[in-house]
Parts: sequence; structure tokens; C-alpha cells
Amino acid sequence: MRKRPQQERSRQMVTTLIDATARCIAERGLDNTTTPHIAELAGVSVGSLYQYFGSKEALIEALVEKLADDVARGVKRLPVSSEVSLRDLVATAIRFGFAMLNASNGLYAELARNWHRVQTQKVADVLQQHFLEIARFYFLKHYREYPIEDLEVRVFIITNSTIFTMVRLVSQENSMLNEDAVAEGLTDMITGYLGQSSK
Amino acid sequence: MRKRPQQERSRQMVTTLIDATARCIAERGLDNTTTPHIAELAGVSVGSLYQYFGSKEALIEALVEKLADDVARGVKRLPVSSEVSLRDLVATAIRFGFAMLNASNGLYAELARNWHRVQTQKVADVLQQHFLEIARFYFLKHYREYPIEDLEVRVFIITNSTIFTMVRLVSQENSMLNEDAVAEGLTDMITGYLGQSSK
Amino acid sequence: MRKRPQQERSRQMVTTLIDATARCIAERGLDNTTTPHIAELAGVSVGSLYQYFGSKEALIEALVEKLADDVARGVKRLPVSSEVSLRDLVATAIRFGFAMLNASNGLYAELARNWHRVQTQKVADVLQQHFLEIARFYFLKHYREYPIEDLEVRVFIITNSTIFTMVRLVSQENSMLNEDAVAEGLTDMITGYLGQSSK
Amino acid sequence: MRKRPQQERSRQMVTTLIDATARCIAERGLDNTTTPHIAELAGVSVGSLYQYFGSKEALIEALVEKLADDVARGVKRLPVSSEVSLRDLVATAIRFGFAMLNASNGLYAELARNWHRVQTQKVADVLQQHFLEIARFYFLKHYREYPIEDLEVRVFIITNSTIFTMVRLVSQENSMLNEDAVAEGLTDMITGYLGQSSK
DNA sequence: AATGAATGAGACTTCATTCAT
DNA sequence: AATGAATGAAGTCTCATTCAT
Repeated sequence: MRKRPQQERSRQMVTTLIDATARCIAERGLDNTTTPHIAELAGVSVGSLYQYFGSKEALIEALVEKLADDVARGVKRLPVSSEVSLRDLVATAIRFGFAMLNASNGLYAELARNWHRVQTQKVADVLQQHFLEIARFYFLKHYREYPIEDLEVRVFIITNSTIFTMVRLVSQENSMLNEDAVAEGLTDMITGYLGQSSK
Repeated sequence: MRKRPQQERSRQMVTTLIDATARCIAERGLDNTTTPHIAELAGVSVGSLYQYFGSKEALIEALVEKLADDVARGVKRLPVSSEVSLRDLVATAIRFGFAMLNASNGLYAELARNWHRVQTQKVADVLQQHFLEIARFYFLKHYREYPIEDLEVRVFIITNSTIFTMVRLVSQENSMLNEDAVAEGLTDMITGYLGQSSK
Repeated sequence: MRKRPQQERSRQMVTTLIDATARCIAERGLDNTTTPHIAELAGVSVGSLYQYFGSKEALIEALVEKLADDVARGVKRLPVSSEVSLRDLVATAIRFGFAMLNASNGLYAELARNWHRVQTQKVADVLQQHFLEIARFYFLKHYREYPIEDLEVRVFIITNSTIFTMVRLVSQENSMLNEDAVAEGLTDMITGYLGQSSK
Repeated sequence: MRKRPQQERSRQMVTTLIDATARCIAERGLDNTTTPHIAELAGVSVGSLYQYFGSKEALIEALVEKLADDVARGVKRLPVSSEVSLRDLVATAIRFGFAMLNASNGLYAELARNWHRVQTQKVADVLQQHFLEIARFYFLKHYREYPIEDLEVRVFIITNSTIFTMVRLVSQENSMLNEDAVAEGLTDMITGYLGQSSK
């Protein structure tokens, strides 16, 4: 019991550092995120940073992991009851996606932009996995059967299509395109695609 | 008339440098592409490189611009006669996309992975613009009318969805997913989406 | 009387720390020996370490001092009765030296390799001093007189020659040379040298 | 022919850097020798240093190699004609050794002190090899035969004994011992050892 | 007295860019 | 115009030591 305060302090430091990393990436971009910057934002010394994370990479990985958790939690709250129509389900998910993207102060977008350098796959995997489950559940309920492999392909396509279309839209400075219109378009496309019977 | 040889030499140098940049990025990735290395591959000095391009960024931008042209040329060769069914049109375009990605020694994939750092938008814009034209043309022929704005949204969604889904697939090391299956899935999705009447 | 337990505890702590230092150096080499690591091996905090030793250097010095004592004790047990021949005496000492070097888990060798960074002179001095005494005693017994200064020079030469020749041999990875052969050679050399009458 | 100036400049830079490294080690010791210090002493930027040497280690290695060459050259000039007595030969070699040690402003001594961290073996190997040759030559001339293996052991012992005895003497601050006396003692010891017939 | 989290100076190394030749 | 040696700011990471608890 005497060790608690230290553990808490430690946890606190970890949190602080991950937060600082998030802010740093959101504010300056992944390229300009340096360990001194992160430490400064966290209000600690570089040494401390390295006491908790063996490398810059490890720190970013921890951040991504945390985000993956956040996303998972958020995604799990989406309404998936069988009463909801497929279209509403998809529309909700997309609205949720845009909300995440806009809320995070650009963090998610910046990470998605750099998916090949960070382990964004962790987030993407979480999403894919979750949507795969939803899809299975949903189609089981609705008596429509896809071969599992086909469902995996569909979810892969849909997840990536949606993520990057949204990210590109959000990343454009003066887009002529309207977020709602794109959301609706995506919903149309996905709903249509999922509604098709497999060949 | 006396200036001609120099202009030719100049053009030659520009081409050589852009080629070297392309090879460098394809071979070592964007992160490990350095100006000295490009110069070495081009067989010229760094000084010369900076005589023709004010910065590394400018050089890469020029490369992207050239690629955009290449892509445009390739895309224009796609068969768009009104005899071709929509599905075949889309399928051909996607096959073309995968071919580009797999040829080019990974250059396109590497650039697409880093689209936010280079001006990949140039390539994407070219594609979007071209497909928009195709779409307009095609739908005019087929007596189906979308409001232009709707068509723009659709093309935006389709272009980005396709590009990044393909790039992610190509970038995965041991993907369980089959390229042909994904190509077919994308074709299904897009054809279905384009076939939907606007609300 | 109330202070005794603390003094004991203190002595205990000192011992523990020196032991940990020895283990650390033997296991990871002097270069990779860090105060946090020593503390960890000792099962105490760095803070405690600095309560007992003002600096890393002081700690290592204490270790060396302890080793010097150990060596002194070992050396004093060597048989020096006047019945033993000079050659046997030398041979025994050299065998003892190799034994020390090979035992100790490489600690002595590692310290000897770094003699200029630690105060190895303490160990060397102990050896020199002891061998000087032996030599004096021995030569007195055997009616042969060296001027004292000459004896000091001889002992200096012999001690250093032997130590470093042995250490270099032990440190070589794939030496072509055989330990026994070198031991015999050293014995020959030293015996011969000591047997020479001073000029 | 037009390339000559650059090659010379390059060679000049290499020399300058190696020299600076030598001075740095001699002045501040190997431990305090840092790439910034070396660059400063050389009057160039760190970047230049790394243009010529891939790492600090490589630079020091180059220095050691150069010293090995110097030593080899010096050693080859020692008089080895068969008219010279064994004793004179040894005495000359030892005088040469002390001269090197004293002349180099402490550089050789500092490197010898750190033999296990730098590739001092290169220098030691040169010495061993050379003395082995001298020994073979000498003993052939004088009709005395050692088995080659025995000669190798002897040369190994002698070389290391001499080097480290000299270095320790030179490294002692207020030694009671006289350099000449030690030189003579070493000469006695070695001459005696080499004069012994192999068992 | 003990703890161990925090510090921060300083080490090595890279690379876009410049400029004397 | 071409060259490529030289630059130096900036980045990542280590570790002896301190000090609040």
C-alpha cells in the first residue's frame, strides 16, 4: 500500500508524456515532433521521458495504442441493435468518424496521414476487427450470408476507403466539398456495397 | 540559336535529376532520400542539383508533377467508348491502378504512403479531374443526370477510396487478402455506387 | 551500545554495495557499469548508494581496495619457506596469478585492463610490496645480496611484466598461445632474472 | 590531373583530423576525447569530420593504424646486423621504446593504457611480429635453435612485459624508480631469458 | 536514513544547403 | 556552369548525481 503513491505518480507521468506527445503531433505534425519538444510540453526533462519510454518510437507507439483503445471504446458504443437499419448504422459510424477526426484537434488526421510510419495499423486493425464483428452479427441477424472471406474483403475495402476519404477531406485546406455531402456519399456507397449479394 | 544546346543540356539535366530522385525514392524510401544521394545517382554534384532546383522539396515536387503527367497520359488511354459497360470501365481503371502501383518499382506506393509530405494531391487531382470528365461524359451518353456537385462528391470519394485501399493492400507485407478479390470488391462497390440514382 | 546495530547495518550496506559493484563490472564490463545498475544489483536505491559513497569513483576505489586486501591475503599464503627453490616459488606465484585471473569471473582481468581508470595501482602496489618482502627474505636466507634499490627495480619489472602479460593472454579471444606455456616462459624469465647477480 | 588538388586537400583533411585526434587524446585522455573536441582542434566542423570518418571509432582506428606504421618504420631502423650483441640489440630496442613513449607527448602511453578499447593490438602485433622476425634471424645466425612455438611464446612474453612495464613507469607521477635503471633491468631480464636454451 | 523520480549537460551523428575554386 | 568540401543546427539518447518525500 505504501507503494501506491509512486505507482500513481508513475502512471501520471506516463499519461502526461503521452498527452504531450499527442499535443505535439497535433500542433506541429509528426515530422516536427522531437523528444525535446515533447518533454517541454510535458513540463519535464528529456531524461524523464527516457526513463519511461525507451525511445521516441516507443512513446508514439504508446500513444497510438491509447488511441486505439479510445477508438475501440467509442466504436463499441455505436448502436448495433437489429432494429437499426443498415443505412443508419453506417451513417452513425461515419458521423462518429468525422467527429473523432474533428475533435482530436487534428491528431487522428495527422496520424492517419502517417499511417505507414506509426503503427496506425493498430487503430485500423481495431476498426476493421470491430466492423467485421458488427457485420457478421448484423448479417446473421438479417439472414443474409456472405462467405467469411468475402466479408473480410468488404470490411477491408470499406474501412480503408472511409478512413482515407475522410482524412483527405479533413486535410484539404479550402475544399469545395462539403463534409455532410461526403458523409452521405460514403454512406450511400457503403450501404449499397454491403447490400449487394455476394457473387 | 546559340542558346539551344544549353537549353537542351538544361532540360537533360532536369530530366536526369528527376529520374534519379524517382529511383532514390523507390530504392530507399522517401525518408532515406537525401540530396547527396540523388546527385550521386544522377552522376552530378549536389551543387548542380541546387542550380536546377532550389530545394529538395522543389525537386520532389517536380517529380510528382511529372508523375501526374504520366498518370494523366495513362488514364487518357483507358477505353471510354460508350459501348463499354460501366462495370468494365471501372474494372479496367482499377486494374490499371494496380498495374501502376506494382510497376514503378514501388515508387507510386511510396509516394502515396507519404502523400501529405509530397504534393501527391497533384496526382490525385489529376485522377479526380480525369475521372470526373469521364463520368460526365459517360453519364451524359447514358442519359442519366447527376447534379454536377453530386458527381464531384462521388468522384472524390471513389478516387480516394480506391487509391488508398489499393496502396494499403500493396503495402501490407503478409496480407491475407488477395489482390484480385480486392479489385473485384472495389469494382463492385464503385459500380454499385455510381449506378445509384442521386437522391 | 545502541549504535551498534546501525554500524553493523552500515558495514553490511558497504559490503553489499561493493559486492554489487564487483558483480556489475564482471558481468557488464567497466564501461557499462552504471550507478543505477549497481544499486539494482545491490537491491537498494541509488540514493542509498550515494549515502555511503560520494561518487561512483569512490565506490570503485573501495572495491579495488578490498580486492587489494584479498590479493594480499592470498599472496601471504604462498609457501616461502627457505626449503622451496626459487623456481618453485616463482612458478607457484604465477599459477596463483592465473588462478586469480580465471576465477573472479573475469573481474580482475577487467580491472587490470582498465588499470589507469581505476586505482589498480593499489593492487599492483600490494603485490609489489609483498614480492619485495619475499624477495628480501629469500635472498637474505640464501646469502645473496642485492642493493635494495636494485631489488625494487627488479620487483617492479617482474610484477608488471607478469601481470600484464597474463592479462593480455587471458583477454585474447582465440590466442594461439597456451596458458601453461606462457606460465612456464614467465617462470623461466623471472627465475633467470632473479638469479642473475647484480652488476 | 585536374583532380589532384582535391585529392591532396582530402588527404590533407584526413591528416589534419588524425593529428587533431592524436593531440586530443594526448592532452585530455581517451575518455575525454569527443568528436566536437577533435573537430575544434582540427579547426573544422563536426560535419567535416564525419565526411571523412564514419564514426569516432573509425577515426581512432585510423590514428592507431598510422601509429602502427610509424612504429613499424622506427623499429625497422633498429640495427640488427649479426655483429651486434644480443644485449646491445635489446638495449637499443628498449631505449627506442622509452624514446617513443616520451616523445609522443604521452599519446602512446595513453593508448597503451587503453589497449583493450582501441585496437592497440595493431601496434602490439606489429611489434611482436617484427621482434619475432628479428629473433628468428638472430638465432639462425647464431646457430641456436628454438622450436618456433617456443620463440612465439618468448616474444609474446617479452613484448608485453616490456610495453606495460615501460608504460606503467611512464604513467607513475612520482616514481621512486629511475628510467635508466628500469631500462637496464629489462635489458638484463630479456637478454637472460633469450639466452636460455629451450628446455 | 532510504527512496527513486527527476534532472540536464553533453555525446554521437545526419543532412540540406552554401560557396570558394 | 559545375563542383563537392565544408558547414552547423538539430535530433536522439545516456547517466552521474540530487532532492523532495
